Amino acid sequence: MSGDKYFIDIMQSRDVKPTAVRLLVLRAMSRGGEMVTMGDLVRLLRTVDKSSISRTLSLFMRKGIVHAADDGSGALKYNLSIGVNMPADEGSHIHFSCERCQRTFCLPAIGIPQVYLPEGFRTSSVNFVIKGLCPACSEAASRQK
Amino acid sequence: MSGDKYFIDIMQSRDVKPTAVRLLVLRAMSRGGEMVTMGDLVRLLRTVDKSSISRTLSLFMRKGIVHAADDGSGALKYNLSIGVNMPADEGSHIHFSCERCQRTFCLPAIGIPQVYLPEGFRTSSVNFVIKGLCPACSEAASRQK
DNA sequence: GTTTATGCAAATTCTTTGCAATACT
DNA sequence: AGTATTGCAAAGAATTTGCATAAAC
Repeated sequence: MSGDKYFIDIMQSRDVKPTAVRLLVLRAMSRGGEMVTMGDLVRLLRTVDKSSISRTLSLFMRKGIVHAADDGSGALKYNLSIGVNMPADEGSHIHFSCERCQRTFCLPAIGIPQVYLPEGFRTSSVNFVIKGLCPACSEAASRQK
Repeated sequence: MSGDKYFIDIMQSRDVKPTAVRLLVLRAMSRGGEMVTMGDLVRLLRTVDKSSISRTLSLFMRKGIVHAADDGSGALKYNLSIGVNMPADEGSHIHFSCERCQRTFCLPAIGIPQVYLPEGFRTSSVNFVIKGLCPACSEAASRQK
């Protein structure tokens, strides 16, 4: 469910040529619900130039292979839109950003509640990020007090 | 309800000294629901240096006088947290970002729906931005077709 | 007269782009 | 060969910081 073959299939099914760099990026992004910045990927993939990573992420975004969430940290955070951690429908979901450990997670189990906008507004996408303490940090913080 | 005296009162009630620059920033931000970037403020206030604007916004954020929303444009967008356009409770609200005219609005009438996070998560704040077409652009787009 | 705020210039951070070199088909 | 991909270096955009001057109390 997360081998190279799986990633290659994903790319091919979306008209993306499965190059070595692209496979490395997909592998590096397979960290469950935890999102990564472009900077993280540059650090994780020391053999790959940041411009290639930038272009790869941009391509993956266009093709719906990854999505991004802005958690206010200054760097966009990315995650796979498909695979183990994402429901098949790829529906939009909430992101949670921990203010203590700075990690941001996809919470795919929680859909984005329907919102009724005033007359005339048309929705195309939604960015919903909740900030606070993740379970581990919440635990650690209460122990510390 | 939006004169200088009003702004001075707001600052004083939050332990912020009402300087000339700060008053200029508050005045420039009084544009209803429409949010502004730091760059907008630099353009609007040609006599004030961007570093002063940056420090003023940072202070206003700490004191709860303004809030920011990240609409993915690359620049944070700010608006007053109090006053004509904000309900008295300053509750968090939804932001709407128009992909055509690039404007971002506060929609204070629409509260953020309650979300039930998995066990262990603790919420401290929420960033909810909906992207799409605002009424004017939605109108214009359908006319154009 | 000491503290606080401001302006200027430079630095920082994150991301993108031009272009030449390389790899693929 | 011709197209697409990658790396390198440089540019770009948004914001912040150090430090000296100027204003406020």
